[in-house]
Amino acid sequence: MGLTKTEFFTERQNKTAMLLKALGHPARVAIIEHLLKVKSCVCGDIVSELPLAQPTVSQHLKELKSAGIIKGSVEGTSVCYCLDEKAFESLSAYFSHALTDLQNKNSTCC
Amino acid sequence: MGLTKTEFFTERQNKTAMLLKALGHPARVAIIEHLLKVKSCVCGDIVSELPLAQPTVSQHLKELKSAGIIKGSVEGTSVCYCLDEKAFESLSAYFSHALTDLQNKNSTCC
DNA sequence: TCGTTTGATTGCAATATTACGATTAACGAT
DNA sequence: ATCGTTAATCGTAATATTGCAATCAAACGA
Repeated sequence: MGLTKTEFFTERQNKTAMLLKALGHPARVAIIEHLLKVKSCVCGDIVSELPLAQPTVSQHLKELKSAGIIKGSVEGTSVCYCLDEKAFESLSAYFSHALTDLQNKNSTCC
Repeated sequence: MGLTKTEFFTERQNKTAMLLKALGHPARVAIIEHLLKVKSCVCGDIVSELPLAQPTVSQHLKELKSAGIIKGSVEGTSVCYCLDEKAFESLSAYFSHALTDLQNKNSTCC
């Protein structure tokens, strides 16, 4: 079918999956790592950093933006993209909690 | 094309993307949240917890396993699945570092 | 105004994912 | 051996994603 049954899962589960899915592509990982590295938020020369054509990069940026991982602001003729701290707070907390939960239950199996 | 150009990215970026992509689906988020919640590692009744058919769940479990997020061990006629701590350590560290990097650079844009 | 630059959008082909019915494989019990 | 249970696999249909050439739109400078 190819159609994810989102209606059967909780709002939170769908939201979490959306964030993670948006980051689940090497090009998009490369984009956020680049945005983390540079001081100023480099705007559109992300394209020249990546081994992909401009429309492809634009599409990846759109997905990251619609997932709430990056923000973009227009600056004259170019666009400034930078990371949205809230998304990283949320993901950091999610995995941090998961890890401590996991460590606290010292399961004997597997 | 539908063909991800993994050869142009670093090993680490590809690996990170693989982990995140594996978690980028509400059913798989639900699976790991269930495995986090239960004390014993519940084995195969994950199927009855999810609103999906058995082959579908089996396929999701396979993806989680091949990404290194869960481990499975056969117990007679049933299979015991549980979370792989290493994956969560890695992801927790990844986002924790990203967040502190992000907070330390107090960018003024966006 | 006109050209240039920047970045989004469109349209399309190739491939991947999602979901499930049907089947199969492996095991334990009778 | 046969049966029931559990879970993987096969096959297939529907849909989504990836990537890019071509094009478009907006903003700037000459």
